[in-house]
Amino acid sequence: MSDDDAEALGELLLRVARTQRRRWRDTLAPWELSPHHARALRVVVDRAGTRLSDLAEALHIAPRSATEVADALQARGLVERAPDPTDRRAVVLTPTAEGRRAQEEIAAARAADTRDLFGRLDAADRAALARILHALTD
Amino acid sequence: MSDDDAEALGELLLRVARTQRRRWRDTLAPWELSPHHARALRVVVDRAGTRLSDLAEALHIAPRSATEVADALQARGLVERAPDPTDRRAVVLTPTAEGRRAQEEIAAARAADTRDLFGRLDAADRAALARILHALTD
DNA sequence: CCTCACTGTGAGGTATCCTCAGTATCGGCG
DNA sequence: CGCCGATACTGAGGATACCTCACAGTGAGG
Repeated sequence: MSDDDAEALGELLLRVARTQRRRWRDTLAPWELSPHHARALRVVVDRAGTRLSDLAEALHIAPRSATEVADALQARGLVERAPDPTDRRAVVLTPTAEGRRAQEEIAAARAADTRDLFGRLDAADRAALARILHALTD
Repeated sequence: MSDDDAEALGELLLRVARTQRRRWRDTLAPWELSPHHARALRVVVDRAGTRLSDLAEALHIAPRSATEVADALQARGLVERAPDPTDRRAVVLTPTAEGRRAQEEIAAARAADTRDLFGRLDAADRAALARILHALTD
């Protein structure tokens, strides 16, 4: 294998990933959410009663930053803060009805978009892609 | 194709791309350059005499932001500013000897890393991956 | 030579992250 | 029980990396 081959593959992979992220941002546009906030909303909806510290861990950010993410989602009326009944130091996040609805719509939109993108490939190529990418994960 | 299949493929692709970017950052660590600054250095070395406006275009950032990138590279002694002899409004960037050396070393390190990553695949898989990814580019 | 376009940069704003310090609370141990 | 180190969140303030807007200097066509 030449270095050029590897370089081309690397650039191609990053390019497709960039395309995918751009499409994801475009998909999110109607809700005016950043990918990060959308991910946070998903975490909160998936396991209601998430602590701020759990959110920080799930998003791989510092606890202090989870406070800000929660502030943003709360300001948009998507989640609510409530004291944790089992630990008065802690704050738990629960999705509002609107937050839950937004999360459902977003998930559906994303599934449709992803399906649209990968639908260009036939079943054999999809299987090959999955196998090859799997070999590249650390 | 089920939505689940597409979703899994999408996540897998993003995951491998994330791995690649992490490796790239790690590769750059000895030079204490961010990926963005490394890319800027590469632009300046590749075509010496780059204007700030050219740099902005190459990096897809606003002209004002190119000023800051140039400031950073200049502060590290990797590039120099000089007035454009053909247009007194413009400023051209030229790499210093150190900048040129850094760029060469970085390119070699990156090539080695990319080769290492994709070397896990045999020639047939590399060809298949290239073909499939190409089909996914917009 | 006058005007309009273009180049780079200062001023100042936004979005996300961070660390550090402080307050309230928890939980174990003497 | 009462103390004390750990834990949960947040205010204060800083770094980074973008941005827009305004402006001074310069270029170039009518």
